[in-house]
Amino acid sequence: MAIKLIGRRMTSQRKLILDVIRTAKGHLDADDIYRLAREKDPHISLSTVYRNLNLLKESGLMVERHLREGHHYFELNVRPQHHHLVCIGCGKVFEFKCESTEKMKREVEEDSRFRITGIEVEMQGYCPECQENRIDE
Amino acid sequence: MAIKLIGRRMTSQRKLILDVIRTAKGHLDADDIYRLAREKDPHISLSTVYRNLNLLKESGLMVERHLREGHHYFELNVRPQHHHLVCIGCGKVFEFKCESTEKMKREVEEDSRFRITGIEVEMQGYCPECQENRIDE
DNA sequence: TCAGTAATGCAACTCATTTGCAATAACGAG
DNA sequence: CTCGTTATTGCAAATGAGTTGCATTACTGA
Repeated sequence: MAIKLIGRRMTSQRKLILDVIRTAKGHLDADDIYRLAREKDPHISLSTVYRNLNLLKESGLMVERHLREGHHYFELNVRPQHHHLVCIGCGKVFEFKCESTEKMKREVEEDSRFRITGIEVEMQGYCPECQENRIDE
Repeated sequence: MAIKLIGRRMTSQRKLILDVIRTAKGHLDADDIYRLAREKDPHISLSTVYRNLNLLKESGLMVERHLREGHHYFELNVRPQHHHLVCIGCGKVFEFKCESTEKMKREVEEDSRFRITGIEVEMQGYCPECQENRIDE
């Protein structure tokens, strides 16, 4: 990951936050990142975490997703594009890839005359485990 | 719209809120609904609006969507399924339909062994108007 | 090495949403 | 129709995620 942001300085806190994000796989919210960062530097403040997340978001290195009610998750903005599958039962977030979204994008672009810059597909459902645990319905 | 919720009472405020939602087309957030409702009943309170929105959400009559940062939109849970196109420039939300999502659902269902109950597709981009207003890039 | 200023920590502040509580009113039983 | 139960309301206070002002610290380019 290139971490040379023009006009920005590389502080120990920023380095730590980037490290946490890079190391941890999956989806983290601001508080997860704060907690993990504090294990290494107990003096880091929550506002520093937020400020850095915003910076990373603006610079395009990370993407913010609102996958669950009241939870903003951050993830590295890595190609290739992938989408999300959220289990209603346990809240776990899975990722999947899908070729047909590009086709869909072009269709919608043509119909709407929008210039489309992003697609997000989110599916909800029950993961295999949670299907078993539900007798009801 | 069937408004017979077991164990619930039909108050004038609830009726008004349902009416506002039914009448206004498009996507409303809690504050929009509050504002519109107050035009008819200036004494209605914001917490009543929130409480009723939660009720409607739980009962499945409405769906809550997080289309923009910090904005929760509500809409009637009407079939047929449709998806959202958000303009990054002006914030307007458009809807579109798409046949290929069903196919996508089946594909993912097979691969993941999830039981999928919902799909949401959201695209971001610039609407025709906002494309013109942007010289940059 | 040093000055300029980006970044930090802290505490105080937003702003959307929720909650406790006392007062009100819907509606089913009688 | 009347009454009592209790769902619902309005208000004000509380919550909680995220932001901001400010004085201090510490990168970094000259």
